[in-house]
Amino acid sequence: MIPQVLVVEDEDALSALLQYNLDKEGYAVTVAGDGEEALVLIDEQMPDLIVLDWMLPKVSGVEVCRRLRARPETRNLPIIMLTARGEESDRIRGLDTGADDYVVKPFSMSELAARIRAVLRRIRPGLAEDRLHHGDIVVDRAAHRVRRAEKEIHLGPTEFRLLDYLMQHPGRVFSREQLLDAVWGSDVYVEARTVDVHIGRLRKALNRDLNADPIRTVRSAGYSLDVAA
Amino acid sequence: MIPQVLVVEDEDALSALLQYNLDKEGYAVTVAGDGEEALVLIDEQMPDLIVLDWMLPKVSGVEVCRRLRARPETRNLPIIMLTARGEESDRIRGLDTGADDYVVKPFSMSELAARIRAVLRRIRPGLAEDRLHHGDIVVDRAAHRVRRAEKEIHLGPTEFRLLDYLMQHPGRVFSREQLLDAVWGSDVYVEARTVDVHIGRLRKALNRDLNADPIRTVRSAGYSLDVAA
DNA sequence: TCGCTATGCGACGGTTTTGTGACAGTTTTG
DNA sequence: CAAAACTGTCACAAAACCGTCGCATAGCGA
Repeated sequence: MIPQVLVVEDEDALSALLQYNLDKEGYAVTVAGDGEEALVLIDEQMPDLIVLDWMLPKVSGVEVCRRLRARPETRNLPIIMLTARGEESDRIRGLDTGADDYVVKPFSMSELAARIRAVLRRIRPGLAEDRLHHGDIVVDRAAHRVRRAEKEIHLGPTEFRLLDYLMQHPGRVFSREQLLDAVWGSDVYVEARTVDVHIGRLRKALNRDLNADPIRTVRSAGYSLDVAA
Repeated sequence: MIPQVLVVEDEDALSALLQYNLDKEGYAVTVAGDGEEALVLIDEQMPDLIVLDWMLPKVSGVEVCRRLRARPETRNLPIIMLTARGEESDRIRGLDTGADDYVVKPFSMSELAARIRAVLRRIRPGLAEDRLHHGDIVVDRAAHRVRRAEKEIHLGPTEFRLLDYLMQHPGRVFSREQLLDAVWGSDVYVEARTVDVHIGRLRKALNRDLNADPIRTVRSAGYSLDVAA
């Protein structure tokens, strides 16, 4: 699933630039020129993330932000605020009104893209696809199946969720605590070392007749799915 | 590297709360009870950010702030001021004296955390980034990987943290004591010469098949990452 | 150049972290 | 209801890493 991004910006040159670049980044981009239009489009399209200029005609960015936060169905909608340099103190109010992040103009596209990825990851992990690929591993969430190198692999429920989570952020290292939170749930209490055991079981299953281990141990930090795998 | 935060607050209950929560947010927290102590600790530890109460015994928050701004090596040190409601006009003076942001008591932890993240990002983009570049060295914090000249380099936990820290302030010279505080933690006691050994190990790893040493020894002062490298 | 101090570094014993088989209790399946 | 599958914890062994020492060497002022 391609993430829908709504760009709200009144400067035509900038919004065109944003549209072009975010499109290239793989997002489905819609543009609104003022706050009023934005609110309508949000209702119509329910985007996955909003890039919102601080200064806007008709309804200001803060006001849009506030209204969205006031409605339950948009309360968690990720918002990235664009502010001009010199609106420093306003920026604070921006965070208060509930923006998830902000970017100060002028900014580079890669910076904005990074922020967008970060926010999307944070707010909606695994928003995308119901099939995860990485290296020779395929996780089919819908069918609850895992294959490696064309061979079907059977995993227990916990190992499945564990792999699924690691596959959402390939290369990234997670501490045992993070994995417990994400895979077991932040409420249950289990020993941190239990993660080791399940990582071990996952490895055994994945490597049954291969000799390349896709899981990397990072001493005193945690585990990650090896990018190079 | 984990950002070092110095909390200066004379109310024990509050400082304990701050210490606990900021620690959980992933910061290395030190606490000072008054302005005098704060100034000493700042010299010793060179924190990445200071959370400074407005009202303090001995040397007031504003005074601390002013003094820090007067010294070149602390001029850009991010400061977040804590002010009580009713000190509204003081608050203005707080910004005048050079605080980067302020938070009005009572405040929520998440609010403070957001401010801290925001200020750190603004002042020291390097701290929040998950990738540090310098010369031909790349430290990827999320993946916990280090590369030099496109070649993967394996580092033990301590060497990793050490390099990470040096990469945050390229060119700057750190004494062994400063490195111990920043990399090992201000609580553990280890021999100063231990730093030498780890610097040595770091060098060996980084220079495995290069002949340019990116680490500079400054006789009777400490070590630094060579700016030119 | 001499003498002194600071640094480089190999070696080593001790500690911490991780891998893993075993096991007993629980849940799911048939 | 019994068998099968799965779970979390433990204990022990292997592996990785750590901090310190001691000696060789380099730097520097006189």
